[in-house]
Amino acid sequence: MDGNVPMTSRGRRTRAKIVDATADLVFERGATGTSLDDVRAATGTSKSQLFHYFPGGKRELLAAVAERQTERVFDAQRPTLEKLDSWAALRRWRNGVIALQRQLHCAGGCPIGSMANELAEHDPQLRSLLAESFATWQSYIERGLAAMRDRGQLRRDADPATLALATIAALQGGLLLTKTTRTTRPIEVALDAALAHVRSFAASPR
Amino acid sequence: MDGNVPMTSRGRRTRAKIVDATADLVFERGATGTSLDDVRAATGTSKSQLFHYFPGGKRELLAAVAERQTERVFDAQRPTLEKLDSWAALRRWRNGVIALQRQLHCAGGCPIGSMANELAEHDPQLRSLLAESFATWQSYIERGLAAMRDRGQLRRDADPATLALATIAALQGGLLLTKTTRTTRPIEVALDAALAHVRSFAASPR
DNA sequence: AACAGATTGGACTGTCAAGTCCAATCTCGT
DNA sequence: ACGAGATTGGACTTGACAGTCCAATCTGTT
Repeated sequence: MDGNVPMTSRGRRTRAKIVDATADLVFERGATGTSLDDVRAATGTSKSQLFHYFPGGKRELLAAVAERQTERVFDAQRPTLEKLDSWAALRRWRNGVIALQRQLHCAGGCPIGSMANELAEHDPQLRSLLAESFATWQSYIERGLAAMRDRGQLRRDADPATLALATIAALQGGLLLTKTTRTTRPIEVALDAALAHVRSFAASPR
Repeated sequence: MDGNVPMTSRGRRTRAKIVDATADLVFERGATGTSLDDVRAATGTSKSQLFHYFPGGKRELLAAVAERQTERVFDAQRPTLEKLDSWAALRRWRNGVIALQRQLHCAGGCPIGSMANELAEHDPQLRSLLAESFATWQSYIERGLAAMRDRGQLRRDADPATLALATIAALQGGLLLTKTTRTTRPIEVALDAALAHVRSFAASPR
């Protein structure tokens, strides 16, 4: 699955450059919309380099991109995502997502969701890789909600895993509609509904 | 935008055959994953026919497919969708969606959502066409919820349009996750959460 | 029947993309 | 410094795809 691991620091730089640039291109134009020549042009590399580091060709490169894209999303949100354990934090998270969409002019949607939608049907390996990403994401949210429950902010019968899954679904659907309508309203409404649902499990009425 | 309108019944049959078969192919393999030669093979038609009925080439064919796909979704759900105005009807709708996913082995997701995700970024016309589809869909649900409110089943401060939008977002996100994980759980959880949110606006507690 | 226009078959072109190959150059350990 | 192996440049092959073109056939009308 993993291709040629670069042996020298120069090789590592090149490989990383390729993956990063491809991730950008895939976010902008989609996976099938980006050719290896596009990648070549964007990175100033040659065909042989692409196949040297990714002997499996485009499939393998896309797998690396999926992992990188996941890493990026989590890196960007880590401070938020790791402390998603209070009502204020949830609201901040909601606002952050919406602000980002506004900044992107509602384009692009979720990098992970888009790749999943595009590739799930025709590449089983990528599909399960992306399913894994979603699971990780869910577990971040779940952890925060579990902390809130342990702290007595959520009722004991609230199920953090289920609530987290519902929240991610709302997020993904909201992003898809926002991307399609070029309006922030869907993501706002979707997240508000999801958070209201979570709040309906609050220990004390809010 | 509309291509050559067929003049004879033979022409209409051919054009319809092309659109229907393409819709199937696009659902299975995605829009960029279906070539005009695939369409040719599936329909037993020739290149000249494709361009005779769709002078704009693939773009125009895809636009026709998007409209057809929307029509299909609504046709299949019309009886349900037009009477989505009671708690029982909402539950039946939920169960129907889930049963369909199970039957499809969790593959494919929503035909409209998938096309939107794939094409929104690189074809503005298609994007707004699909946004229109979502809006129509939303209005069906909205109408049912408004009826429930008028009938006194929903509180007066419940906003049918917003609730409908949140529901569609949950549906789309749930379908995406179901398609990615190959499990019905995401769509179940997403729809349950959406309906619980709607129920939280019930006039009398349920 | 005969004509006009609709419809059809399928060969052909040009472009682009994936993937192969090999020779040249660089890097690192010794 | 120097050799082995890593890295790189870029030409080349092969195939797929969108789109063009024109001659042949069919259909509805008079």
